Amino acid sequence: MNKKPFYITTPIYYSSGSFHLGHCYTTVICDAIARFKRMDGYDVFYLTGTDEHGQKVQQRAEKAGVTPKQFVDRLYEQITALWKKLDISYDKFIRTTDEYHEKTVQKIYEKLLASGDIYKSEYEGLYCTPCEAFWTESQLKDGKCPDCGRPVIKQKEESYFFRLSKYQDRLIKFYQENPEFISPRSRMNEMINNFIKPGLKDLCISRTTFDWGVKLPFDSKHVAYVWVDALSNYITALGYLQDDHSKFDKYWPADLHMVGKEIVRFHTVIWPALLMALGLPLPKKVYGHGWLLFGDDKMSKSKGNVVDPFFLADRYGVDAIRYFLLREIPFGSDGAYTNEALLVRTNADLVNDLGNLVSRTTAMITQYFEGRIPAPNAYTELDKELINLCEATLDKVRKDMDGLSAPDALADIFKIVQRANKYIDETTPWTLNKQGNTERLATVMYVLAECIRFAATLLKPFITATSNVIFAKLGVNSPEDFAEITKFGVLQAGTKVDKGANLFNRIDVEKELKALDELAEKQNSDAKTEQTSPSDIIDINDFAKVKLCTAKVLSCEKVAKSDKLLAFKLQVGDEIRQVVSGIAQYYQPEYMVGKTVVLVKNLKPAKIRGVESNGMILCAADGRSVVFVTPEKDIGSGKEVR
RNA sequence: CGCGGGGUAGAGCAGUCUGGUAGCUCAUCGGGCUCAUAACCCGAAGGUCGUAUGGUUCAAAUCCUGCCCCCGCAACCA
Repeated sequence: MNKKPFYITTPIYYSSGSFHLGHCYTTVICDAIARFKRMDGYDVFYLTGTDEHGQKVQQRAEKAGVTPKQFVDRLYEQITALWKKLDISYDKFIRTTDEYHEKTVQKIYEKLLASGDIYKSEYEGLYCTPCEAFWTESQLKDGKCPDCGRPVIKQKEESYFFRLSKYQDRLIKFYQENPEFISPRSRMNEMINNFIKPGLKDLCISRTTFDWGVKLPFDSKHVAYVWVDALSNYITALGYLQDDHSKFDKYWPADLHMVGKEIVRFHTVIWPALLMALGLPLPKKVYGHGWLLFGDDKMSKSKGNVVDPFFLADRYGVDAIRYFLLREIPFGSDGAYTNEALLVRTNADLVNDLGNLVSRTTAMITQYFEGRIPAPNAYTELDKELINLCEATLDKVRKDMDGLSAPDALADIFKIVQRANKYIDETTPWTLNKQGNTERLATVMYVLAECIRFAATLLKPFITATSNVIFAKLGVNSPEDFAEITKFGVLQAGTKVDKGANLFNRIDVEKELKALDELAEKQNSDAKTEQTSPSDIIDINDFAKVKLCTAKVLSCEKVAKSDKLLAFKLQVGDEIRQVVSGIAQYYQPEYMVGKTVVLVKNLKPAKIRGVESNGMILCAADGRSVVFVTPEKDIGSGKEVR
């Protein structure tokens, strides 16, 4: 009844640019861990979010000609759409611009000021005036600003400091008493040798050079240092120092902060020190995973869209991506992403081993037993070998996941799949059929169906969608926990299986790689021609044919049985119109309600998925995300746009 | 001597802590099977384990030492 809590977090991702496969890597791993723990009987809280303050955001927003808030809102839409696409099961998404977070950060500053952990002093550093940025000695390039190459000057700035140095000894003691705190182990040496041993200096935790941040409650010229702001998310999200702190009471301290190796330092030095200052217990583990590297520069900006997660998920399926990220990268160290590795891995494991096993088994049950799972007869030694393997696998996988190694866990699960494929060769069901040995044939089919059930259950935290499809094929409900895979023999005889379509389709790797190359080239040349050759110019009369107007979203809901469609009821002046738009992957229906959009008014009505659509909502798209167009100020509905 | 990680079959990795027949996946070659998605199953070839023909040991990929190469980090930058 009383489930053990398990609190897991991803870093909150910095909203200064678009999100890539590396972000997906971290998030998918956490998702697999969270899902596994849920199925394994834990009360899981999985937190992710975005870090939306800071100078870089402010600069990027200016460049884009929008307010910082608009800028991060856009990225928020993008990242939540991405997580939806990748089947991420987070329990909460925190944005550092959320009001409750900002208020709590201010309370944290006040608390630290009151306890004497924050003091006012002067920060002296090398300052680049045009860039408005401080640099350290080692960051300089040839003694000049690494950004613009201009000379820097020594400058003093009034700042607030956190007494980090005070916590040095306590940190070392904590590391020694909790050797598991920094994982993998090698990162602990790195931290101690690089940062603790040379001595911790107090940390400057306020900025005056920009204002897109949390204002300090006791000095509004200053905004909070992004890292204090960002790290606090792990407790503000739970309700720390807020009216409802039940989640904080329940889930804190965190069981696992998953972070990239580049920010281990902040999570293992600054964060624990801050928590000590606040008098809070420290997280149990910070895991610094390696990076997903992009093979050669083929993969970089010039062919950016080829490694774009939206693109990959659309082209190969969500589970192929999830599986690859979880299976291929040795956890803890860096791994390389290449299209070829993804395709080869998908073919070898998902298509050939898993997909084919399900396909051949359901085909045989369909052919030999009219699609109904037969009742098994006496098990032979060979059968028992498979039964034992199935029943032993959960323990193995649990051990793998305790060590946070998804690759090992998946390898162990696939042993069932591989063993089952071999079992078919060993038992040759087609011969049993010819011989009319229905009794043995029934047992073999039953054992195979059970093996698939075990594998699909164990795979559910990793490739949820596929797992659910397998259960549908087997004619049973997808399980919510692991209770039913402790014992072999749960499937009921007579259950109707459905062979249906293949789980995964085989990819011709060579052809596909070629196609990707061509696509990338085309994209490149398209991008060029778009800018240079205005080939299809229209005159004002052509444009006048299109009647555009503003419209207010009264209601919005998903069109049944469709992935992409949203049905809108729009207020257009005095008129109410129904419009269908294919943006469900980018917007939640609730989000759209109350928004003002731009409508193509005189578009010929059409029926889409049986739903009538009278018009079209204007959106901007860049291939990876879609955003709707909206008036700069509220102007009411039904107003002409031209 | 700044710190850390890595260098094992054509590719990607495990094995190193706790020395004792060098293993996995993919690719290659040969065979089997026909239920299945040119798939599946079996077998084979392929490695001086970066280097010093260095030390310890009956025995070193594994422990110690020197050197070479690659990558990351080096505090107000996510």
